Amino acid sequence: MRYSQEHNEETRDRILAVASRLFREEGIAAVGLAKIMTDAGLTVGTFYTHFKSKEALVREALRRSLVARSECLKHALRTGDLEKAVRGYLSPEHRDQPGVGCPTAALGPEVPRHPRATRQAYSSALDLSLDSWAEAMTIRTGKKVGRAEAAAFVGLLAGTLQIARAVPDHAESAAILEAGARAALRLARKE
Amino acid sequence: MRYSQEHNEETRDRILAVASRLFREEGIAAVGLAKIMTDAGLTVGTFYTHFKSKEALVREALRRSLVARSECLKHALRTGDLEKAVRGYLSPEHRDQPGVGCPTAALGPEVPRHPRATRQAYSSALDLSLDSWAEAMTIRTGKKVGRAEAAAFVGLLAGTLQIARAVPDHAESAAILEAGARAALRLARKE
DNA sequence: ATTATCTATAGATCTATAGATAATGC
DNA sequence: ATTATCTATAGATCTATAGATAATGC
Repeated sequence: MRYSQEHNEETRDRILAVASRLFREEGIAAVGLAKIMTDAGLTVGTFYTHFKSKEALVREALRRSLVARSECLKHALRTGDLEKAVRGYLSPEHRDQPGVGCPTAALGPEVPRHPRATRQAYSSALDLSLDSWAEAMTIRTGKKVGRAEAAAFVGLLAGTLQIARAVPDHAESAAILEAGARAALRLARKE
Repeated sequence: MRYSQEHNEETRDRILAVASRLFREEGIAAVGLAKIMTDAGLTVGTFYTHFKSKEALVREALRRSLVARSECLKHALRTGDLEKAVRGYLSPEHRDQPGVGCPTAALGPEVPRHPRATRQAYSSALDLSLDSWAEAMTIRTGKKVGRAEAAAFVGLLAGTLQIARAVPDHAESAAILEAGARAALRLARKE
């Protein structure tokens, strides 16, 4: 059947939204197209009308979730300060909601296993967040903070969140989040 | 056929060695038993003589690779100092050899998607490294450093390595490793 | 006339099991 | 007699494609 361009864009968008959530929840390799399409209210055969391949979907879903997170971060930094953003990142809520959380924390090790185009998309979309963190850190420390330094800062946040997610003991997990926040704020402190 | 107990232990050990490398290189979900068994010089049918399920293999392989890494870390701390251990962790060699590297950097986000027994095995084997880092940090800073604080430290190392692996640009990747090492050493400094 | 969707399917792969085989531990 | 290994296969799933259908954009 024929549909309006608007309908088609909405469908594509719905597939992307479902995929970006499922990938973060279950991992890219572990999620099949059938599950994504079913969750989007379609059958698997329709997938290739909207995307060239699963890899093309991965690339777009990564980009989409990274952009969304950078908007979220910008909002947190606009309405609060760096400490608030750090506490939000290393919160029990973020730990328990990987599907709408940071793509690096959910998929970090999977990215390098994908083709260069996917890594490129990841890297350039991550830069949006890195630049926001770098700016907030520059303001806070009074010294110019660059992208690489911001990447290490995000590395601390994402790596700590991963460990807090992996550790089964509740008290330990909470202590790790707290220690991560203290470490992050120490890195963002005036020397 | 019947084999000696020694032969059987060697076979099981070979399967574990192959699996712990492949899991780190390609991800747990992406590696099939057939590939593991072929690499170990066996056919897939033999797998279930040695392990109850793929999940049992995952649990053991995680434990094995975490123990090996903690031994590696202990050696680095015995023959050098914390700075040497940090530089080794955030080195181009470690970045380019995930198959023999840190399991947290290679598999961090996958662990929480596995059953509690697997997360338990991960957590208790990770403690070996956390205790070593905590001890080295205690000595260096002169203040008692606990496991949670060490977990945030490992989070910084693992998260930064993941980003350095994901970023396709060589110079950027190298700069991220360097920034990560500086940040780690700052966290391990006397206040 | 176009085309998004559906059903159906190809061909590969996944985890797990069954049954035959043959070498050797106890 | 035991049992590690092999071959074969079950049944589910994976990505991707083919062809029919039917609603509607241009």
